[in-house]
Amino acid sequence: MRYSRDNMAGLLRSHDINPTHQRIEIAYALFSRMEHLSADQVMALVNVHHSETSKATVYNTLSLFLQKGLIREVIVDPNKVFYDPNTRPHHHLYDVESGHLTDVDAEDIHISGLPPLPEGAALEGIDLIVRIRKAG
Amino acid sequence: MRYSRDNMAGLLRSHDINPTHQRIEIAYALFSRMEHLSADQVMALVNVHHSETSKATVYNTLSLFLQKGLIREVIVDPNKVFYDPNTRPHHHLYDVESGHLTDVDAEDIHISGLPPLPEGAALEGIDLIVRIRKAG
DNA sequence: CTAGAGTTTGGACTTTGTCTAATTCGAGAT
DNA sequence: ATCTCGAATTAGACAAAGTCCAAACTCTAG
Repeated sequence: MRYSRDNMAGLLRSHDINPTHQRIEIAYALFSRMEHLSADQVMALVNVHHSETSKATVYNTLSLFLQKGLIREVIVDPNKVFYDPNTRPHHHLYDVESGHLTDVDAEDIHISGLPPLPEGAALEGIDLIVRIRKAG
Repeated sequence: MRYSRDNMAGLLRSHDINPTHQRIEIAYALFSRMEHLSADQVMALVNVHHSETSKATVYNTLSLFLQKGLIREVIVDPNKVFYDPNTRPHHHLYDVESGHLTDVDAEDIHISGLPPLPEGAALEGIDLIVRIRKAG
């Protein structure tokens, strides 16, 4: 499935999101690249030509997408959150030196021996992060 | 093994850290509690009586401890880093609502099917975070 | 006691993200 | 085509976490 700006309105609607210009641009920035982007990076991409979308809107929109399950949040770097347009179950490979983040499909990975959850707790998700650096 | 302020100097020295007053206090805050603390929390604990240790020193010292392998960094919350005096292999259970962080021993957990590391990469560590919330 | 390396400090600064009140937008009614 | 009104967007002030730096302090060896 390829993503164009034209797809975006439908994608947003299918997630119960009113497709405005700004939201389409932000969705397009993420889905056309299929990369992990920080809020800053999204901001920059959306405003390449002239300033078109405000910081507040970028943050609002990313939170909205997150809440509606359109994207995921990846917390690996102490000073910025990445947003991930891939919502299929997967894990992450993080290069601590370059900051580069790669998906690892969850299909072949199996995790056993997890303890039972505490009484009254619901599982929100399992994040597996493999941190690497250049060998030396 | 119980930790007292008196232990701390030896512990620091054994990690090649010059034991100053501030460093002993900070180490003691972490090791006497054996809890995950943010820089802010360490700051508050160390300065309960009157202000004794500056923000810069707390950050410097935590970075130094980290670099010397005395403590670990836990990145689960988008807006603060936790420092973990437990350096044995273990994973984390994170309550996204309360912010409470619990250790899960790595012994019984087995992860299989990890892909081979990219050419020239060295494994830095594997972080497994089980995110939970109150059921409902 | 003195020198010098190593440590600590306050405070200015940066970055990421939040908040709010005012404005603008746009879909549907007319 | 225009009007209306709730939803969306905006600028900019604010907050929190963390970094940086030059000056001051401390400790130990001589």
